[in-house]
Amino acid sequence: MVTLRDDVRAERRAAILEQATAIVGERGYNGFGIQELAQRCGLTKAGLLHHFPSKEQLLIAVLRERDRQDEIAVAAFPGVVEPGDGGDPAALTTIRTSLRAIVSRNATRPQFVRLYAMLRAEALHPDHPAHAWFSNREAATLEMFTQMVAPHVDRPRSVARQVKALMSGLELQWLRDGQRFDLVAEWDLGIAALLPLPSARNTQR
Amino acid sequence: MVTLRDDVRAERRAAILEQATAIVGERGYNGFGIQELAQRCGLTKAGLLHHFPSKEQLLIAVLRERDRQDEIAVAAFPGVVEPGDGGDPAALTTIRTSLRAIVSRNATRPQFVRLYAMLRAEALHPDHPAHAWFSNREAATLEMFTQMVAPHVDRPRSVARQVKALMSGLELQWLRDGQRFDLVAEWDLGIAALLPLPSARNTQR
Amino acid sequence: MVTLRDDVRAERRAAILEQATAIVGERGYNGFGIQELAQRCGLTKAGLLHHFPSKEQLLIAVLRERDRQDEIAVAAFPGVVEPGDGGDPAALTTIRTSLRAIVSRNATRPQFVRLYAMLRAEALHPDHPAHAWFSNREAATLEMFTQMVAPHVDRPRSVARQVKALMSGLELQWLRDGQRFDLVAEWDLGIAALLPLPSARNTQR
Amino acid sequence: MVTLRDDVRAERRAAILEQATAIVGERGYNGFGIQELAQRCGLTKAGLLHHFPSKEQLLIAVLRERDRQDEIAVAAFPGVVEPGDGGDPAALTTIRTSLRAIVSRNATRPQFVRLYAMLRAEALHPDHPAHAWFSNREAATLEMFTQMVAPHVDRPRSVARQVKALMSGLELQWLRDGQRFDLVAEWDLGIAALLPLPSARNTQR
DNA sequence: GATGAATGAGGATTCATTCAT
DNA sequence: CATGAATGAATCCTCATTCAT
Repeated sequence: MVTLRDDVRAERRAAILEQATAIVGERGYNGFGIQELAQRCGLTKAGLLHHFPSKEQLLIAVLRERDRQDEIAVAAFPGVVEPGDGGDPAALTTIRTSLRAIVSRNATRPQFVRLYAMLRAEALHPDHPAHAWFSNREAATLEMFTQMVAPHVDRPRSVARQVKALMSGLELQWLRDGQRFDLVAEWDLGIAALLPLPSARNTQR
Repeated sequence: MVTLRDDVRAERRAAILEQATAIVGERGYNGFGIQELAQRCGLTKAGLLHHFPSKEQLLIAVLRERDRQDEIAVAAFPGVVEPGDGGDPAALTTIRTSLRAIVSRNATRPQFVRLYAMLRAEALHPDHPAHAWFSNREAATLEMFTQMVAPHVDRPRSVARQVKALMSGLELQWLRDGQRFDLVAEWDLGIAALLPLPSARNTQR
Repeated sequence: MVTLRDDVRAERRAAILEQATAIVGERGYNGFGIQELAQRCGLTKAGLLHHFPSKEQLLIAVLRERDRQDEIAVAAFPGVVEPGDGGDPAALTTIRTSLRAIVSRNATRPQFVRLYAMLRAEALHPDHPAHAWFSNREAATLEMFTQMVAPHVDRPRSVARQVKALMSGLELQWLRDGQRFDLVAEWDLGIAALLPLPSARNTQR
Repeated sequence: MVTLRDDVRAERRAAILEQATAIVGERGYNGFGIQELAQRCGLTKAGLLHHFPSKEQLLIAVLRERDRQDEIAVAAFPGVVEPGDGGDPAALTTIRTSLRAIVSRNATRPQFVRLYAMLRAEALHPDHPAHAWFSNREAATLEMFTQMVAPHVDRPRSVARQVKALMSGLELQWLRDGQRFDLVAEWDLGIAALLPLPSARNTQR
């Protein structure tokens, strides 16, 4: 049973997480202060900490919320991102569709892209509270990409690395450019080079 | 005239900058503290600030030092990185050699790669003291790459973006993996896809 | 009329007071937090404050409960602790029996002994919420002991002080030793020296 | 070499420790705040923490200073407090002189007596930062007293306990009474009962 | 009878920086 | 060249308490 009170609570928590996402995306976990967040949410510091008992747990909640939303998105895009799971290996075009879906979705959520870009760097350090989360996540992504491209290329892990590098690298440039270029269009060009369709191999230039 | 005292002074400054590079690379500018730096250098905070009058100017000095060392490196690799500056356009193999030189050099300097990776994300924010520096630098790199590849591809700016993305993306993965894969080897594979040699175009895969 | 609801309420209050006794005994009034108490009682802070409206009143309630239980105990030990109230002065053996009863009872209630030991020190300060209570109580005890021993010794107030000192001092050592020595046995030895029976005066050694 | 600077530093530190002794004696370690201490010393919080880097280390410094001063005092009272160390066992009168010296000294230092009284109770808890210090100290005192009285009584450890109890218990009452009774006089009476001189055994009362 | 939300005050500690020496 | 002293502002977090539900 979900009462009205629960809704209010959930909304407030969601608002906090949204602002936290923005701030961490802008200043990083270290540069982010609970004071500023509270102000942006129209709360006092203590009021904020009533909902999330510490800065660190707040970050974790932000990441969990990201996980949750990603799962929803994946579920809404059925069969597409999952690698060949027993059935026929996905065709290259299907794979490209899946990757394109990820990039397209990211292109509409710059604040999340910024969060990832920031934490991907910050969380390299083992002491960072998001270190484990990012290690796992990056490894899982690499593994997923690897299995996706495995039927189609010689060195799938390397190609997966290239795909990941292209994606994160383009996103970073897109953020720096103030999102002034078409991220998806650039992605399409890049992925065409990294994962050429068989029929296209002779005509690329 | 450079006196002996100046040498000592320069050495101490160099030592400070080196440690600062390491710390900023690990924790970012925001997570980096003057106290910790002083400790690592065997100095007090005040002693440190005697050499660099503020945290911000210290970061700027770090970046300037990077510029200086990069110039030295480029100068020691004559004619290679510079794009076709009036003479014949560089051949694709020459371009690949230049890019490979950059990556190879980076592979021997993980602390600098880390510094860049961190600041590239952190300095996205306009308030960051390295924002302007990184904006300029990234723009310059993009421009350089664009001109390098211009004679050989259709959409040189896009290809330049891909090249940049691949480079920074692979470096990031390399750092996260604890430098356990061969960065240069992976680069070679990736760049072969993004900038295929004419003779290789039909035989890729 | 006492309703069932009242019983439940009383039980809950009793449980709270018990836990409060334990915490104050461990950390003192200053070190004791309403949060921790609430947790130990399976309540929220607000829930707790519903029963006792403030931290200070809670302490007072703890002390009042102590008073109440002490009265019950004294009442159950009829005529013993009370000093000569008009009738014949109590014999020394009777006095010793009374004091021994106090110590024996304490020996079974280390948490109360701990509470007293802590507050006896903390409440020395005039600002402490238990200051008045302890001042009264210690004065009353001293007076009671004084009257008890008056018929038997030269300087009854001094002997009363010695008796009190011995009692609280042994209790403190007993707590520090993790209650590993026999408090009552040690008491018996000490009181025999401070309040020797006439027949024993020549044989002590 | 002791420079003038060192003297200033030492004086400031001593002043801080003195005030800290007073505050901890009044409010206990838990009730004592670094803010209040700083104010009493005419410093800001940060200024204070420049000399003692944390509240806990400050307490430890207070205790160490106590140790140091006690050692000085003992050294200035040669041969008196030490138990019979190889030579003839100390006569009872000598022992009484030693104990009396301790009490006399304490009678002139109520702030230290208060500190001990407070911490003796507070530090019962294993988590208290002075727990170990007090455990050691109390055990050492008990041991010392035990050896002192051993040649003269049947159950030296028990008598030592009584002596300790009398001392701390009288001090506590003395503090509560606002030091309005003569601590040493009361001590003399009490110790005469606990450690009667042979010639006095028959004449006590 | 009990809760969750929220707060203002204060907790200790870290921060970058200044200044006299 | 380097230090120790000191500071004001900020850090995250805990405190006891209030209030609407």
